[in-house]
Amino acid sequence: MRVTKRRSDIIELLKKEYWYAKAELDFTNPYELLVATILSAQSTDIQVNKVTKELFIVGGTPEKMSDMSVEELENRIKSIGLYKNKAKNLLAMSKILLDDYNGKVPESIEELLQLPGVGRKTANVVVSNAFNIPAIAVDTHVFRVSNRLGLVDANNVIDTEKQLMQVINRDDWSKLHHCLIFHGRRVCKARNPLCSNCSFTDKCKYYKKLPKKI
DNA sequence: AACTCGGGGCA
DNA sequence: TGCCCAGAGTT
Repeated sequence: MRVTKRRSDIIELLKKEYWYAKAELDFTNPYELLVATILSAQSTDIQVNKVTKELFIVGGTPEKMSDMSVEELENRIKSIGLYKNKAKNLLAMSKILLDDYNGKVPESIEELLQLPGVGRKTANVVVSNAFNIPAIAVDTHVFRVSNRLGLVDANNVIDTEKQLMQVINRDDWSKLHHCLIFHGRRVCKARNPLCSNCSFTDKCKYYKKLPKKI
């Protein structure tokens, strides 16, 4: 796909506006990154960071994780919510890593997707950050913002992924991912977006479609 | 496609 | 108090 000037303008402005953008979860060890990403689902990042770092004191490897009872793990991650599903999945996943992958994290999206609790977003986060495999993690913010702005025109996550990979230079994938998330959280919110505070309205497809306020 | 999991942060 | 949240699994 040819990158239009309008799109490249938006990309440059995103990078400028959110020059400080980076992941809140800064785990580089593949297993820790995998666990942290699973824990972060639908939860507040600051709390997840705290809980995850404490968890890794006792569970930073699949072996150590498997030493914990489901009750202990639940209690350790309780404060981030959705804890029963996450605890169950983390223990099941760690067992699979030990049984089938020699305690290592598999390095392909397809294998990661087979693990319990690992979906498209988590798999892409892990391979792109830990294994340098080209992938863009499309979460709710990335999906919503990139479609609203008109960086892509997609009605599902996979198409959004593919189109973003065409539109954005690979060197910028990680950076832009975080820019889109920051913009989505602070300005381009799912409900009641703060368009009056937004720097992109003159280029935004979504804004152009909004009914004019009197 | 809709529903469920969920405690904590914040207005 | 009510609303919201860097997803994934189940029905």
